[in-house]
Amino acid sequence: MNVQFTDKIECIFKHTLALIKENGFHGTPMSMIAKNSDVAIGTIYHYFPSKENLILELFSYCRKKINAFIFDDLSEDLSYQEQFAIVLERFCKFQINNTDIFSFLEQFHNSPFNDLAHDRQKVGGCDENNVITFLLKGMETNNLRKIDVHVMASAYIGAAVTFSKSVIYKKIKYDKKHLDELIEIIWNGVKQ
Amino acid sequence: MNVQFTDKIECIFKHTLALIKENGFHGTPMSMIAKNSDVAIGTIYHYFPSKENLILELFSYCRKKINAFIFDDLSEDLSYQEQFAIVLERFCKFQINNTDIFSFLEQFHNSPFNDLAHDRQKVGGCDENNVITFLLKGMETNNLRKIDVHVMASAYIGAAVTFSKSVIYKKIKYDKKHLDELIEIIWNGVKQ
DNA sequence: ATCTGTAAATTGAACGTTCATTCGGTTGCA
DNA sequence: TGCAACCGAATGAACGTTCAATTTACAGAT
Repeated sequence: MNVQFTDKIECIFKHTLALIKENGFHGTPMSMIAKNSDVAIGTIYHYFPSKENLILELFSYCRKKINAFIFDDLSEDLSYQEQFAIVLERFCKFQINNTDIFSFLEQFHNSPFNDLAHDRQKVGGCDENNVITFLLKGMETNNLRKIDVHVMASAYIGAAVTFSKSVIYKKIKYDKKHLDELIEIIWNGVKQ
Repeated sequence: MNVQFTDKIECIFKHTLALIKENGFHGTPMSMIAKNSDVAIGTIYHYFPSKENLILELFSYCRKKINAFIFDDLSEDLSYQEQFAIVLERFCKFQINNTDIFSFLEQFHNSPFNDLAHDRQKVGGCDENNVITFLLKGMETNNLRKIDVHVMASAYIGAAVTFSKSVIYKKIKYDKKHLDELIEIIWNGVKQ
């Protein structure tokens, strides 16, 4: 269950995400995951020793996805301010286009499961280290004010998470104008 | 189960919050709530028709608490900027000093229960209307920039929620310096 | 003060359902 | 021939909910 996920396992992951978004952890029995994924219960237990383990592996899977989406191919040629905007935009875009993953991660963070995933720190579902490193780089290059980096990360990621939720719950329309407004608020707050 | 909560019901609420913070919704059986609250299971069912109803009433109870804490006695004599800072500070202070309520509200918002509480809108656990009204007042009095109020609310509340979590998870020490940094980031971002 | 009737509060054993997990058997492939 | 993938009925524990029985609270009558 490590490096490569087979199609079957990805299928189980996909359906588990959809079910958990709809019914929550406790409202999603293994039998239902099996039925929706078109496999037998025994097959799931062939790959995962328990439901808890399935959830933990799924968490790891989601985390890799979001981190890759946000930080892969982040062009170093762009100005820091442009990168700052792109990271925020990608964060929101990912959450809004992958509501089942977003919902799962939010549920996970606020559940006792979270204590079991002590391998890495995290903010708003994505690796804390990546964000912190990115913000520290901005401070070193005199693009960002030199304040506590965790405080800055709270404002940066917290705003993006809540913005995404507002879009998902239809309180905000997801368009360039609103996104630019959000980015401007945060950028004005943290720029050097 | 409407206006006034008896001591017994508050006792049940308190222990339910503590258990849910520790074990989550599904990890908290009614039998455990009864035992910790020193009442029989039947007594709980005398006051609440079901576990779901207990959760919903508890949610309403928590919401009243946090809203009263944040918006009661908010002096109109102070400048808008000072009120802006106080609301943010009270929000964080409440969450940090009531981690069981905070944890419960976060779990609630990201669970299927949330769909059942359609009575009012909410952001980060507190009534959305109060926050929106407060921010709109700031725009009318030319203290805040005139941008989409929901986008601004995302930045305002989202930053506070994530900041509080960072404090609770010991990534940030809760002191005046860090709080002032957070307030300054947001204020710089939204001030006129 | 004492008694009495009644409704509300409280109790917890028992019930029925749901669900995670097991395991003995089958299939497919190297 | 052997091993991994796959199957799903059976198991047993956990849990939400019920309800008949008991206690408490108290208003009105004596």
